[in-house]
Amino acid sequence: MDAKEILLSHLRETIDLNTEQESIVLDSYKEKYLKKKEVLLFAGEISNHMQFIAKGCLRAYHMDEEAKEHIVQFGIEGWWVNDLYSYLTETPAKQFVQALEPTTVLQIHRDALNELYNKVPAIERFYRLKFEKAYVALQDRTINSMSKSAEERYLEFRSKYRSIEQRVPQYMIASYLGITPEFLSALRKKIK
Amino acid sequence: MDAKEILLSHLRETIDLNTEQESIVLDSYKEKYLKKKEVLLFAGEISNHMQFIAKGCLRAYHMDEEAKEHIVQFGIEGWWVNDLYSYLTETPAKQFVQALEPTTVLQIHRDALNELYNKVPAIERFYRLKFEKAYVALQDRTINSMSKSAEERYLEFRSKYRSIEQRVPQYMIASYLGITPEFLSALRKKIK
DNA sequence: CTTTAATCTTAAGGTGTCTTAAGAAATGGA
DNA sequence: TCCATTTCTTAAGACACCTTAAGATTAAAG
Repeated sequence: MDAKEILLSHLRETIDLNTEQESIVLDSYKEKYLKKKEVLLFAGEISNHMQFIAKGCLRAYHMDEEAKEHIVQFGIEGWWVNDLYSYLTETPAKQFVQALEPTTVLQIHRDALNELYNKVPAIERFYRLKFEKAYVALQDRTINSMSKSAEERYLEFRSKYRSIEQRVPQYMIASYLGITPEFLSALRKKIK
Repeated sequence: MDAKEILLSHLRETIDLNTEQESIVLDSYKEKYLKKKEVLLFAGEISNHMQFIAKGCLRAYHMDEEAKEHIVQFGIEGWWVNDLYSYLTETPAKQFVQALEPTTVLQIHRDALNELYNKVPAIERFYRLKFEKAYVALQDRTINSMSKSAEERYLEFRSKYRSIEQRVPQYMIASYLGITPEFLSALRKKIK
């Protein structure tokens, strides 16, 4: 299956499109190929595209004043990964987005998407639902990190995202959980 | 200004409505009055309404297994406060929503809102933009709590939400920041 | 007012997680 | 196959933040 077919079946999980709409929609997205470690978005740039992962794995991370990295989100096939803040407000991104594997993404420019909202209203609904889900997932994560210990968060991450756990290095999982790799290592030893 | 006029001018900040649409929209919302400490949504219930604060102050909080409260969000006039997870997925709420002052909210039921999306498409756009903003604010908060110390978070809260700081007790701010009231008290002493 | 409840402060001792530093193990490139 | 790089582990000391408990202040209620 090529990248656009993957996107199409992804869209079909949520909305209905007729043949004409499908071609309008697919024409609006462009494929982009990333090597491992290649950076798709740099902090400081304005994020101008929504991007769908057709194949591969990305991470979005924030770099604080002390140059420490904090992973905000992982993404694999079928996910949308971006610095939404930058995309939505058209201000410089606070996050980097980087490929952790050779990756294929489908991008749509903000302007093209806004046009598309008018041409194909179901797409506006699609993104409204995406934002709702993204919000809900993030809220869950925020509540979790407020009320749970690192050990609990790690166990939850493992059961929820086993496929991701197997694809990314452990120190990145630590970063996602908000702990140091050393401490995660100690936790794992204790758990076994 | 009565509650519905407040809502109307709130909507007008984002979308345009003609007179007919305005009346369709306003008819869909119902006023509700809350006494101080009254609970608008209990954890375990399904949240069926989007709710707009016309006057007053609410908090959304999560209660963990050890019955400790964690404030997820404050809301004052002009804000929307809810357990979006419950509302969107129609599953039992994880959060309580409670009035911290005598409060007037305008509620719209999920079914009525879904109808309204079809009758007045601008409303769908309005809520899409709301969700985008909500997401962005939450992400900001999540990144913040991952990469900043309690002291930094407190100073940021103070400069960002001074109006809220003056209206709610300090131990609730501690809860929002994810620290104990004792520790916040110590921080304040140190800062002065 | 007076009383009660709510909120804030202080202080001592404890715990979770971090920092630093070093080495071991795994992975990838030539 | 070997070297270089990346990733993971171990361990000791440090620090941010918590727990508990008590008392002081402030606000609410009769």
